[in-house]
Amino acid sequence: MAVMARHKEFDRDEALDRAIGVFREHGFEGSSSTMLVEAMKIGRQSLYDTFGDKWGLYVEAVGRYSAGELEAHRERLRSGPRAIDGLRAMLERVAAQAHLACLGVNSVCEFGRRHDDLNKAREAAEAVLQPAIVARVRDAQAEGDVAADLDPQAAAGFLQTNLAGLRIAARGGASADQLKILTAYALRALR
Amino acid sequence: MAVMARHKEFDRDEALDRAIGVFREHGFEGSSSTMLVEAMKIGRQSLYDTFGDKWGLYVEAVGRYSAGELEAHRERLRSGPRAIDGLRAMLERVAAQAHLACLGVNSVCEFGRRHDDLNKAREAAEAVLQPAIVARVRDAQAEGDVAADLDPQAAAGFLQTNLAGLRIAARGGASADQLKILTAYALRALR
DNA sequence: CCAATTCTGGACTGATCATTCCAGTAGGAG
DNA sequence: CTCCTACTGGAATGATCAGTCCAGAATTGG
Repeated sequence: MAVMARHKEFDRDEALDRAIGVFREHGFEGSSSTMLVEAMKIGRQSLYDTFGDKWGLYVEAVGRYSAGELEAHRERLRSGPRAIDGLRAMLERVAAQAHLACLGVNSVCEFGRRHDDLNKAREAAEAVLQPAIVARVRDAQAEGDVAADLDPQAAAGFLQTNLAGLRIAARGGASADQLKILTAYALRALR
Repeated sequence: MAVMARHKEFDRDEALDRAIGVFREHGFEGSSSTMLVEAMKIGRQSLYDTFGDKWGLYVEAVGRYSAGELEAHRERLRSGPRAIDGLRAMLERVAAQAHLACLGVNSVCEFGRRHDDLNKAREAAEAVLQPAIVARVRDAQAEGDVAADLDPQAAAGFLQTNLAGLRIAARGGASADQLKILTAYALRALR
């Protein structure tokens, strides 16, 4: 049996959350190891022991961030009473939070599709989110709130594009009121 | 009279265009002075003499890029025969070009609204584009192609948000077909 | 106690970065 | 021809960066 000795003192996920806070605001290239170490409140060596290197930390941060957003989206999608309310709730949550930069959008902007490991970190969440939205769109079609002739896949893609657009608009300085209006327009396309 | 001596040999705007090519793909932090000098095909000293420093070059690049996009948008907006065709042409041009990263969107992502000089470089174009779109939306309303009860300002903002969304979607890997569908959905919201 | 393990923080390394300096070339104006 | 200016390219400079090393402190199990 391995001798256990001292256990980990800092919470890995907590440290990761703090790293997310740095990366989402400054991007990968704009975040220095010193900024990260200070924000994460761990020693420099602990960072490298735990996450390998800065890129590994970034990929993990994007993965964790995406998973968190996925969960938040799914929770909102479940709201009712009607399916369209769930779709609206998803959009409106993003509008309400969009004063903080989105690490997903930022990582797409900064790296496009250049890095397979980064693509994977994003796509893991994407692969779950897209069908969840599609299902909700179908429900809304059955309830008569979304036009029956729309392709649910395409409609879901459109909504996701508008999530990204919302976030860029917010980072560019759009007001909360403007964001609210943008969500209404996005839903309007589905009538 | 000032003695003229040797005139400038490289074309400032041409060099700027080449710098735009680097910045749009790699962002500000991801572009090194050496990458820039090589792409711009000028000496290192010429870069600093002409643009001051890397940040100055970046701000000028964003300004020039924005002005170029503005002109391209305005040209498409003029297409006909109906105003809605102009709006569609604007969206479809962006969809067609979106395989190249957008320096405007990238600069918003990377810096938000942190730098006044950068904000100004973007807003100069924005201040012209928004009214141009609004005017075209009004025309389309008069022609019955856009719902009369929509606020033209809000509708124009929605279209611009969808331009940004389109670009993020493309950088994230969306196909030309998907982008085409997204433009149709954006216009659908205005019916 | 001891041995094993995980921290911390500071010092270090080598690379890369933006920026400046400089020596030299080239071309237009007088 | 002779200044003056515009360029080039390479060699500095000093800062910052990612990543490593190390010595010591802390905390567990045996």
